[in-house]
Amino acid sequence: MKGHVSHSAVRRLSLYLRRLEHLSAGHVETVSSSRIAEGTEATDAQVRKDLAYFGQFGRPGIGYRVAPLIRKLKNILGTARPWRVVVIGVGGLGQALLRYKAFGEKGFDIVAAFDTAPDKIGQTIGGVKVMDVARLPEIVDEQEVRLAILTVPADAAQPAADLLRRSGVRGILNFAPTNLDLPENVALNQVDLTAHLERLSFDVRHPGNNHRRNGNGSAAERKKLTTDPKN
Amino acid sequence: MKGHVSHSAVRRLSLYLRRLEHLSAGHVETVSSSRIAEGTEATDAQVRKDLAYFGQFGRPGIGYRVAPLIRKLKNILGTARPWRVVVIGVGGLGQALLRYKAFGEKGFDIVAAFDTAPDKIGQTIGGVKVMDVARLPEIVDEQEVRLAILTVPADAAQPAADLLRRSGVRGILNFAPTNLDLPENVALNQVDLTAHLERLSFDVRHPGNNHRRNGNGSAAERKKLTTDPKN
DNA sequence: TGGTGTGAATGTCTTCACAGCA
DNA sequence: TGCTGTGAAGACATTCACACCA
Repeated sequence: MKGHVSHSAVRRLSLYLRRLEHLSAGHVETVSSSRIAEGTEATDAQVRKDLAYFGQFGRPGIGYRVAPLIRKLKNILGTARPWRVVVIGVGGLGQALLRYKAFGEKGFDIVAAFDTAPDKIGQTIGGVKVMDVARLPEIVDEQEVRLAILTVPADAAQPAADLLRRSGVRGILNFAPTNLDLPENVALNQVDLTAHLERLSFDVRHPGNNHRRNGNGSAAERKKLTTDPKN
Repeated sequence: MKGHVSHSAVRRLSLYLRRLEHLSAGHVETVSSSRIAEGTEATDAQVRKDLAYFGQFGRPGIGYRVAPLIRKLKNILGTARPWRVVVIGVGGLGQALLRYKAFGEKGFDIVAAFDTAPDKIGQTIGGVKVMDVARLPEIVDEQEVRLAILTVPADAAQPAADLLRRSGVRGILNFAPTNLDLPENVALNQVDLTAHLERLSFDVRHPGNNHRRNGNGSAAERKKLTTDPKN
């Protein structure tokens, strides 16, 4: 790994991993870059570039061995060993995420949830205990929690983030529609659901602006995408 | 509007809008580009470029008038008039989104939800009726629904998407971790929660790779961000 | 022949810097 | 003086095309 990985390159790695796991389930042993690219927004060249950036995983004339590449991608993404994760804010969204099975399978174990509402504290949702937020530092410390999912209302987000940082959490996935102010040593990833809907709205209203690479297997798809007559 | 709007530029417009609404609530009448940029990942120049792309909204020496700019941004994003939206799949995530208040405030009215499970059909969640998915075409047609939120399991996503398209839906926000195959005239926006966690994991493991622009108001923040010694 | 890894070319986005208006 | 709008420069990302390996 040399210089610097682009933001979107990392997202593509996740997609490659998902694709490879799918292929692996179909007992495929070896794949080419173009086979990985299928069902992904990427091109074959891009797959090769992204992978080659982290090492030489492929063999010319053969392709990539699926199982080792899956392991390598997990190492790169940091999910080869499971993370312990907490959820702060057990409203609708928080509860949904507590029940969301896919996290565990992908290497993210939710070990506890926190809220301030007395009627929520003490409940068990999706197999996870809801505790008073006062106990957060203790739990984070004891269980070596390093990631947090923040699903509190917007005005509670910054204080919650501060508490998480002080407790030793190293990364926060924030669903509150607020910009958090955090030191550089705490990673932050923002998920703004209304912004996603707004983008969808925009795309529906501006059809010429579509960038979608096609998702199915058909090889030769080279339609013109840059459109929009001026004015 | 001339050529083409970048993917991330649209996301920034959402952030500007959020920021402007925040300022508007504080009875601010006029703002400069750098004031909009505060609490955003953007620079002042980028704010100006993004806005100027859609027209001349600002006045030199003065700045932008908040209220008209909010209206203009809503027009651009397409949320000046509310959209009617349906939710397909009333599992944990679907239920959470049905209860999520912010959608309505942002111009997205959820008018119905659909599922196949008999025990869910007939319920009312967050004020929204859950119906049999068989009634989807009828409801979409009657209520002129144009957007859909897809929160079904991965293997049910493609059939559901096909049904939505046939029913006349023009945009789909997909939470299932699958690539959907849709014609170009249906907009698609993918939200992959595990991919977001994977990126967070990556960022925690590769601290030098951080791109975050800072979120607070302090003006002079020009730290070195491009790091990583080679090899 | 089939496929990787990679420099070079191209394309896209962001930042700079400044003319010009209030 | 304060601030926008914008060409030009620069940084960054993607695609091309081909040497080379199995």
